[in-house]
Amino acid sequence: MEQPEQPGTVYSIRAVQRVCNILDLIQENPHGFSLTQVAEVTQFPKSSAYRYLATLESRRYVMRDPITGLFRIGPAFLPLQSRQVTVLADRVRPHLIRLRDQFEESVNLGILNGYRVSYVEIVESPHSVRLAAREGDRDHLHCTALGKAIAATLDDDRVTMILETEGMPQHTPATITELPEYLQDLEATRERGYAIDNCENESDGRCIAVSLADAGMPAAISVSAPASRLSLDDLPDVAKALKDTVKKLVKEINGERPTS
Amino acid sequence: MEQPEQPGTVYSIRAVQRVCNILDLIQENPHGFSLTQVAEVTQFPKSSAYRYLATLESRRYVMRDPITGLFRIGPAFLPLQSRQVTVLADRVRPHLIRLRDQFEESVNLGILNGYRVSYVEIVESPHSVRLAAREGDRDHLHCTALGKAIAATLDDDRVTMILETEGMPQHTPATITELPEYLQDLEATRERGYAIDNCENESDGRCIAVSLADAGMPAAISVSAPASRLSLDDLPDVAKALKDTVKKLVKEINGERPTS
DNA sequence: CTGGCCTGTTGCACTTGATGAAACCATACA
DNA sequence: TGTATGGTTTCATCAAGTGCAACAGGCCAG
Repeated sequence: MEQPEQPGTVYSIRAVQRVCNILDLIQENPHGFSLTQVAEVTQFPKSSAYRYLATLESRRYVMRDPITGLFRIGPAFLPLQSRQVTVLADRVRPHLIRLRDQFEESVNLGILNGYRVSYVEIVESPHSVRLAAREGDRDHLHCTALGKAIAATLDDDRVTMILETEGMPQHTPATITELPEYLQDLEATRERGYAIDNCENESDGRCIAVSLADAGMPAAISVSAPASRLSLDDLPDVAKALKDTVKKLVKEINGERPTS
Repeated sequence: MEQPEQPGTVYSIRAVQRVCNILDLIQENPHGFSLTQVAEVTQFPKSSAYRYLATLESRRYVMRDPITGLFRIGPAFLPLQSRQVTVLADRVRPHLIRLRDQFEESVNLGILNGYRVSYVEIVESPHSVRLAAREGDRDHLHCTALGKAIAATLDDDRVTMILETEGMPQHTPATITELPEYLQDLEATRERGYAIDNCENESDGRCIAVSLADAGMPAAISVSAPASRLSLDDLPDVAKALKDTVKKLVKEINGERPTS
């Protein structure tokens, strides 16, 4: 497990690799983990794992639950989280506004937030009748275009785990509620390069989304509208505009580097 | 710099401390930093700093801008950020609903998001006429109760930097637009234990907020209403309910431990 | 155009901090 | 009461980390 992921990098400090392994574990276990788990997953001896956690705890990158004894993410990481979303939102906003002006429909930026999609930016359609997300909502992955676009960038095992945890409640008659059907939909999403919510989250609401995963973010942008104003025939054009936008964004965010 | 912050912790691995120093630097420098800066701030020799960064880069906890050569936060941290907000929001929501039912006004959870406040949860008043935040908005710190509540937990130097960067635009005739006056308001906020937006963000909109900083979060919860339904005389009662709620939340989030 | 300065990268000899097995401690449960 | 499991500490050993100095490359001023 302790090998560099990027070839060409000459240096690798074992202790730093070990800290990274623990950071990975922290992220994969939001509800906490035990010393034994750390030792098992990372293959460290318990004593070593114990010392690493103790040092991270002293710097508040890890917290220890006094009742259960479990370790979990500490407050020292907080500045990181709020800032990344900001940087993303700031960069994306002008593009969303431009797309909204182009299609005159609501345009959104969503980010994977635990097991759901959280709306980070919403630029609403100028129409009185519009399909707009609600503030603070964190929608399911299975019935939203943003959710599907993001899920399509995750491996099927993780998607399966998320949906088994969150469930796949029926929102409309069109909602996909069976896992195999949903995984097929994800495969189709990957092939098309965009996700479709065809009245699955809300009756008469249609939405199309493209992932921002190439920018290193579990995020996506979408256009949504009442189905009466966004027909299935319109989707390829909207998809093209979204893909072009994503391409620009990825370039801005990553610089000129091609993604790996 | 390399000393444990929490007494009683026997173990301290030097390399782990050094990684933490770099993590701190990453968070304090969202626009990137140079190798020389790392060496200066952390007091590492350049060669050591270089090797630490190279190892972190190989695990994608750090990214290297190919044009400027600057280092910045890498995508490996992304899962952390989205999840912390989720955990917070999940814990807070039932409390917000209870407060909304109690006061029949809109109740919000906001979190510091770069230099502004982002709305994480909004539970709207049942009234037809209501003061409710807009989805996706990230409001200024200077004219919102949430912003003041969070700013009051930061030191004045950081607040000054934020406001000089973001500006203090006039939203209503009541908006505070001078820094010294705002810092005085923050002092009063600290003394009261709650922040007040007295028609400063929106005319006829009043809002009161209490910080969640004791839960290790740069966040706050608030109640907002049209001024006609939330008089200044009502504020102490609402404040008490918010403070009690925060006390419960802090206990849930931190466990039985007293905050340091 | 050249020299100086600064930042980033590498080599190498040395040493210091890290290591992990095993023992110990505490708690829970049958 | 004994056993099992998870967490914590001891201690002898050594492997990884270290940092100075040199090198490489780029930029800028004279």
